Amino acid sequence: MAESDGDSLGNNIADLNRVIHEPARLAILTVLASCEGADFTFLEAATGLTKGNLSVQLTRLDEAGLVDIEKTMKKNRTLTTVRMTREGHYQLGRYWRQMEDIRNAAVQPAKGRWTDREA
Amino acid sequence: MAESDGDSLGNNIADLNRVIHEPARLAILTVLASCEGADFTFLEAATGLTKGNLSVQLTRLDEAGLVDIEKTMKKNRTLTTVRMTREGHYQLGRYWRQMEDIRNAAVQPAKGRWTDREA
DNA sequence: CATTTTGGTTTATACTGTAAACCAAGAGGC
DNA sequence: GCCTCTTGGTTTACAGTATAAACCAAAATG
Repeated sequence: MAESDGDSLGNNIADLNRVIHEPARLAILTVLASCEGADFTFLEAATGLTKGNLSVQLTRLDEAGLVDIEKTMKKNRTLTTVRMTREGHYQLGRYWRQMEDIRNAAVQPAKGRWTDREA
Repeated sequence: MAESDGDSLGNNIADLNRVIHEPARLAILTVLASCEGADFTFLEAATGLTKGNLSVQLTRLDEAGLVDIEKTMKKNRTLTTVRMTREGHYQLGRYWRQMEDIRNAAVQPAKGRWTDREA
């Protein structure tokens, strides 16, 4: 069942985590969700994002606490390794559950013309 | 099965219909998907959007060919009735299928640390 | 006839996604 | 040594966009 309170659809959709919802970031999280950790170059190839875009989105995900970014020095060269936080995993799960709810809301064949006015 | 070609994730995500993906519009389409037609006032209540926002998004959906907007005169007052087009239904279905693909891409337990560099 | 409500549309603002430009540091080539 | 190319990124400028506030016309209401 949905919830007992008011307009379920409006609430569900307003609650969607926009940080996750954005396709570029969703791509990053999607690859991150299935591996322990990935480095910048791998993410670049896996998501198809440009370096610039990837860089910005990673900082955004970091600020949101969804990923951890670790910068080590490999031969005087920065190696950026990213992995999802526990919170990240949780929020991603929540996101998909919300999306499923929204999708299901559309399937109910209430049919007929909905209006507030009298016919 | 996914597809035979290149980076499935990147492609899938780049192809996402942004007009549909935007939560405000997704809300509208979601209520529209389950009823024959809805008028402005009903949509306003069902989605929780402000009149202004709703108005703009409806025109956007109309321009994208996803909905049809019909303005009739009811006692010298405009009555805006919206219904999904066939294309709208098709695109919404496609959207959800793509989202499911993305979601599934995250579940595969490839595990381990992904990198392009040697250990 | 003044005011409020209804059913909207226009438009200003603030945000934000994206790529292009940039930068530093190795790695060859000669 | 010194030039050029590649690698691994970050900064920042720009265009696009979501959103609500302001507005408007018409009908209802007192």
